[in-house]
Amino acid sequence: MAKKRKRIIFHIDMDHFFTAVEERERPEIKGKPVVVGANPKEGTGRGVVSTSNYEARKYGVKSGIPIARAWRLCPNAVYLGVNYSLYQKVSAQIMTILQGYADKFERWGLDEAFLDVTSKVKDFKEAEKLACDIKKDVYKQQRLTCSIGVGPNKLVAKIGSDFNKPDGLTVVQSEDAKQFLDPLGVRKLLWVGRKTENRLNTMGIKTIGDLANYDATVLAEKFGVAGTQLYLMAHGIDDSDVHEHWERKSMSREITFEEDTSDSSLILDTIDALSEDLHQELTASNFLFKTTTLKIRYENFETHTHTKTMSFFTDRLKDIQKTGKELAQNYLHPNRRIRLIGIKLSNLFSTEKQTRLTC
DNA sequence: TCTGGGGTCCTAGGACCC
DNA sequence: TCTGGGGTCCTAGGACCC
Repeated sequence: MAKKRKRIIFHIDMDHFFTAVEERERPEIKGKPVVVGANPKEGTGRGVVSTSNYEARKYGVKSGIPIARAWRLCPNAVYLGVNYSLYQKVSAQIMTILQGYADKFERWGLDEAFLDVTSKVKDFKEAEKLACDIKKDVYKQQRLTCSIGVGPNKLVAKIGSDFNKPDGLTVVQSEDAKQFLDPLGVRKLLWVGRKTENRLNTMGIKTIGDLANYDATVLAEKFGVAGTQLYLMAHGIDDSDVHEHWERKSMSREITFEEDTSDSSLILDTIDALSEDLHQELTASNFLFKTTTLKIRYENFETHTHTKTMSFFTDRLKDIQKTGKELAQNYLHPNRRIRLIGIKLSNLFSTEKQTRLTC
C-alpha cells in the first residue's frame, strides 16, 4: 500500500475582521480606536463587544466584554453597530479567493478558513511561499490583512495563525510541533475554554507541555472521550479532515429585551416576530423542520430551554408560532422578569437536496 | 465583568421497541 | 410480572466556537 503523504494544512484568520472592514469603508476612522458591537448608550447599553481594533485593545477593550465596560475603558472610541450583511458579503468574496488555492476548503465562521494544500506544494518551504502569495492576493483584492498558520494538521495550523497577529505567518513542521506547543497555555488548544482551563489548572496542568506529560488514563477518567482528545492534541496529534461540506443542523433567533419584562403580551408578540424571521429564512433556504426549542433567560441569568418535536416535518409559520407560544406558557410568571427569549428550529430536512436526489 | 447572537457537539436520563 | 441488553429517539443543560 502506498504511504499516505503527510498533509500540509493552512489556517487563515482575518485580522480583527469586523473593524477592519469598517475601517476600509470609512477611511476617516482609520487610526482611531474602533469598536463594533452593541450600542453603548453612554455606558448604560446592554450587550457586548463583537470586535475591536488594535487601537481599542490597547485600552483593554476586547471581544466579549460588556459594551458598558468598553465605554468606561475607552469613551473616545468610534462605536459602530454590527453590519452583518456587509461582513457576509466581504466574507464571501474572501472565501472565494481562498478556495482557489486549496485542494480542500473549510469555512470557519465569517473570518476563518482551513485549507488543505497537500497536493499544491511539495514541502513546507513551498507552503510558506504559497501562504505569502495568499496574504498578498487577499490584500491586493480586498485591502484587508490576515494571519496564516501552516502546519501538519488543523490543530497546529489554527494555533499557528494565532501565534503572530496581525498580518502574521507562522510555519510549524511536524517535527517542530512539540517544541512549538509545549510552552503555550492549555487555553490555546481548541475546545479548551474557561471551564476546562480551570479544571486543568487545579490539576497542576498549565501548559500544553504539562498536559502532554500527564497520565492519559487519568485524563480519560476525568474528562471522558474529551480527555483522550486533550491528550492527543497536547502531543500535536489531530487527524481530523478539512471538511468540505457543511450541513446545517439548526437555525435560531433570539433577542435580549432592552429592559427585562414580565409583560406576557410583549413576550408572545416577540415570539411571533422571531418566528416570522425564522420562517422567512427557513423557506428561503428550502428547509422543513420537526423540532422547536424555546429559550428563556430570566433577569438573574437563569436560562431554560423547552423542546417539542412534532410527528411531521413542516415549514408553516403558524406551526412555529403556535409551538413557540405553547412552550412559553410554563415560563410566564407575573413576578418573574424575562431578559431574553429565543426560538430554535432543528431536525431540519432539506427539500432542495431531496429534489436533487430524485432527479 | 452584570454578561449578544448564531451555531455545534456532548452527556445523561427516560421512553420505547425488539 | 420478578426482568437482560442493545438500539434509537427525545429532552434539558452545558461547554465551546466565532
